[in-house]
Amino acid sequence: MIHVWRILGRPALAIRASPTRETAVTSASNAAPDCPGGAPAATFPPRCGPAGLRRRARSSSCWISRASSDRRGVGRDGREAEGTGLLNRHRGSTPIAGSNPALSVPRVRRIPAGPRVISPGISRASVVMTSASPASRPRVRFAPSPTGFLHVGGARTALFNWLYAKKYDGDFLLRIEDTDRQRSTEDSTRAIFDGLAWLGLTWDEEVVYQGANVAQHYADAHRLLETGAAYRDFTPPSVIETLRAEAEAKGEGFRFDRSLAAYSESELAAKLAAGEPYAIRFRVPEGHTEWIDLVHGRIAFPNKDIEDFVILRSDGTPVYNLAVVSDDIAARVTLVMRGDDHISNTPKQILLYRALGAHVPEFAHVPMIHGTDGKKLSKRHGATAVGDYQHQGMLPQAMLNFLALLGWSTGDDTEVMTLDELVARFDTRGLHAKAAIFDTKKLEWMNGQHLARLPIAELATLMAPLFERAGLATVADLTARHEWFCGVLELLRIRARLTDEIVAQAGPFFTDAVEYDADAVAKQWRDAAATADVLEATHDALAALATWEPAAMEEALRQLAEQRGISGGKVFQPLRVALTGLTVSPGIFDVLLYVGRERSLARILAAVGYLRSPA
RNA sequence: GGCUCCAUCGUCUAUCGGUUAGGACGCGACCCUUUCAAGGUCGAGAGACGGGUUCGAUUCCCGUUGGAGCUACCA
Repeated sequence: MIHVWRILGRPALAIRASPTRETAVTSASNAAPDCPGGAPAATFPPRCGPAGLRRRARSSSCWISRASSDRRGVGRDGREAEGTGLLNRHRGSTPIAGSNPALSVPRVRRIPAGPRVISPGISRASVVMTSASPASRPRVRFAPSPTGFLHVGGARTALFNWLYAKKYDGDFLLRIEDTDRQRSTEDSTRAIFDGLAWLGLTWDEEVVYQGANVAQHYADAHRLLETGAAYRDFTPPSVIETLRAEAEAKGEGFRFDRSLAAYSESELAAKLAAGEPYAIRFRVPEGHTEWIDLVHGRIAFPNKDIEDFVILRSDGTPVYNLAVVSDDIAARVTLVMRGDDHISNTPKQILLYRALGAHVPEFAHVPMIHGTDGKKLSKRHGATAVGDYQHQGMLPQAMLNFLALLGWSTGDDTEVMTLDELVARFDTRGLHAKAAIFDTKKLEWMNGQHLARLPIAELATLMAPLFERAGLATVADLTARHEWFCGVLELLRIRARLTDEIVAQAGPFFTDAVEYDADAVAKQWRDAAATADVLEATHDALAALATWEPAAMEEALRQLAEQRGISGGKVFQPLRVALTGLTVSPGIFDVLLYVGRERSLARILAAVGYLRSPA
């Protein structure tokens, strides 16, 4: 068994926080020579990511775009009430309203009216009653494997879990499933932390690294071996591969045949004595396995379709399904909310919970996010990492809002919501079963909405570093001119969907030398001499103003246009080019105001000079 | 292939069996207007198909079709 620990020797990212379990290592010979999770490597924040990135302190300002009628729950419940006896039992176990809301809320979404007959011949139907959770405080977790960046689908799963925890005053845990040594990287782990931190999805308790719990997984596997729930399989993987290939060649599905591992007492003793390596397989019982999914209602699998799966490899390392169950038991998770690509793992895991004598948590399988072609979202579809959107100028709250609405809805027409609103409105009954397509257009619209509604001071805090990075100003400078900066932001944010666009459009307010866009000149300054005259007159009119105020400016310039018998546009547009070099900008009087009197007048004069200079 | 999940405008969605099937994004038109946005008004745009159950199905049931996921000593 020495090789069991070899893999644990790698530099541990480990910050082990999961409560130690009382389960003893099966036998002395199995005991670990040293503690696998021992070496702390404080490379990563032990909890919650960079403190500076924490948010969530804001008061709950609610942005509701339409009247928010009360949720549709009542009616839905009525329909659900017509379910099966199974459902009624489920409902019957729901605590009376007024007790812990976390227990009274999760409820079955949709239940087929008649019981689905799964295996008519088998009577031993074991049903998982999901809502009988004894947990006084819900505990949910997000358990990504660090094999890439934080994917938007993962971020949404994390969000739903986080929302659930916040809503019902529970705990949101983070577990890094790093037992795949080949693919797990520290960079990926960091990317997950960074992504969650950016989104503000802070977690409770310390991060658990699955790799640090291997000893427990190992012990659990052996415990199952002792109780007879699992058995040793000495079949070499290569043999299985061959068998599988043969079956597939014949167009059949391969299923491990238990008789392959039926050894006589003496055979077993001999193999053990010879030190032959073996995997541990779970002995899937007869019957069928089902649960009431918070999203899908009842889901059932005939056990005959589940093969005796490996829970511990022949090198002593745990396989996913065991590791997850073992860890979720240790973390006392009450609700497992994850992507619906895990639906087919669930029966195996339920079987494991039972065999381990543990309480089975509730399950909620949220739909996947697809690309525009209807396939699982991947690199082919462009940006799929939350970091990509962060760098495109997306606001975290917009990202969160958008993600929340992919696969969940409030039940009314509410769309734009703050994080606090999201928490207040979140309900597992609003979760959908259908996969959603990631629509970046709507994401951008959503970002524009948040950009427009964010308290201006918050936006200023957020934007200042971006201006500094663009070389437009320093944060200190912007802080010193806070009022002015906020005014500029007010002008720009309404015409931007991305923070990057704000920066891109801010040039005229920060630079001293305006560059004239060729198209703008060609279009608005066609007649150089006449334009120069108008601009000169404009300059004089503005310079004569007693106060530098938009109303006065407008009055003066409209008067000028009237005197000259031209439209206002014929004055404003050339002026816009003189001030910004561009054909589009915020309202011209706002530009004048925020560029400032001196700079504005100077720019107009410069334009006159430019137009009159012999090109 | 097997198992499982899913199915309302192009997209995200509302609908307690009775609605002119509502809203949002996107698209088009118009209004506002000094440009661009934002905003406002209007418009085009959906119940996959076939059977049941019912006085009445988008809604409940079954099937078909289509799509997706899983099918490892990956996670």
